[in-house]
Amino acid sequence: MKLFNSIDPVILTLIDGKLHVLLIERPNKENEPFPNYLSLPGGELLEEDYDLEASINRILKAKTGIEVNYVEQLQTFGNKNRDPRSWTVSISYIAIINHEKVTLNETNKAKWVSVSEAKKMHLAFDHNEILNIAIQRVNNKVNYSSLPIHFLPEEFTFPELQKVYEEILGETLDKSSFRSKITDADFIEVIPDKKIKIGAFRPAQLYKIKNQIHNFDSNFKRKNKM
Amino acid sequence: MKLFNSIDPVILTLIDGKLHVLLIERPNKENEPFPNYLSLPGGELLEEDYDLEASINRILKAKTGIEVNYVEQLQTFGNKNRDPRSWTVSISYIAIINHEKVTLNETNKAKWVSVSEAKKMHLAFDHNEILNIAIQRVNNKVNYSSLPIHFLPEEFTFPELQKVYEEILGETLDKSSFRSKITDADFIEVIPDKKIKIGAFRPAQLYKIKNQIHNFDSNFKRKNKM
DNA sequence: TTAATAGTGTCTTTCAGACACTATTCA
DNA sequence: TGAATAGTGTCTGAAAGACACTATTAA
Repeated sequence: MKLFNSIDPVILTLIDGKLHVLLIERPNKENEPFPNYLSLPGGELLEEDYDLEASINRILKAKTGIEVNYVEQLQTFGNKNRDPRSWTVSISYIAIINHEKVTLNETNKAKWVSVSEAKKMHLAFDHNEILNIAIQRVNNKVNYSSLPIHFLPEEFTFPELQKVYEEILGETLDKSSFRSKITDADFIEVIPDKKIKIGAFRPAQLYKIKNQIHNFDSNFKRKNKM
Repeated sequence: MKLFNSIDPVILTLIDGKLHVLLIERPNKENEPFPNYLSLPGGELLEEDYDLEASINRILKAKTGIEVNYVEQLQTFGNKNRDPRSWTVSISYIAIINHEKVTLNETNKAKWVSVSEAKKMHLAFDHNEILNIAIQRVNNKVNYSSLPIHFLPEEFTFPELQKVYEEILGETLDKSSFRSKITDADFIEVIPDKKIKIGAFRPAQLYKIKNQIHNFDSNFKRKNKM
């Protein structure tokens, strides 16, 4: 059976410390299912794409206008019913982005929606399921990986990094053990002679990414305490 | 662009303590690429499948004749070149099976090949890449999850479980801390009044799976010791 | 000086690894 | 009894958490 494959990225960013997802409004046209529903900003495979990576990068560039900080394949969905027209396959991705860098495309009515709100909405197709699985994956990864750095700008301070972890984990962390854990993991490095001040207080040292991704040997959250 | 999606399961088992993968020999026909090469035993999506899960289950049943112990989606691959005929998409899965339960299909020349040997061969399409990624995932998961139980029969002993972990990790573990870590994780349970003897020694207690999958808060292998 | 935040040092607790010990079977 | 494997108890060292301490800025 030959069929269309769509590529559906879950594009995430942090706005005011809360996770947001990029959604677009579907057109109100004949033969288009889910008119006016919000949906993930999907795209299609093109003959000229070299591979899936090229496809997702092309689509992300079209939707956000810039290179994203981080992309990872999420999961492939497919069934008879997700699109009322036919069997379809959706290859979904997670992308993390700095929303300050993006100017949203007005023509397709793209907008940032907080994840907690988006979960309550009825999105087009099976996009609620895709979003839920994406958020699960992100929550998981925050627990044991350096994924959260990708929500930050290129230069950031230790307190900023810690805040991102705390916001996604939903709990506060001790700054002393946080620092030693991150420092040992060796995925960020000092930007020499550069400090930033936030407010009127002691300025913080700036850091930048050294290694793209690091997986810790143990979790931040210790789940099996009852 | 409409195209064919193949489903390519990496079917794994443990034979004599070593990981093996199920491969089939490709036909020597005109218009069939990679004649006589070994390949993963793939299948196609059918209109009548309810969803991808139904497709992979149907294909696994056809290839192995039995229900598998464990299935998980691996990754979706796709590019211009992986099949010389056209752009194709392959949705790959990892399946874990008890090879004793399987009678291999003679007509398509299916056979178990040890993973170390299979890696040295030139498999059809991009199946070397798929296999490598599957093995990476399994190696990773052994480090922090209960995945290895699925290589064992329904009833197994603690020493057997430990051996599976050790074989895949490639290092020995202390039985005392292994026991407490597994017991705390609470994914296996005692089969009351059932002991098994292996050889002429103290018989071991039999256990069975309690919860399908468990992720530990810390790894077995402590990688960041230098 | 104080307020506010950045960053460090130290004590305690927790957990994994090392390893010695006991238990149960068969010959 | 000894050989072989199953299973437990105890000590130790490393890492995480708690928390008090110092450092640096602006007003």
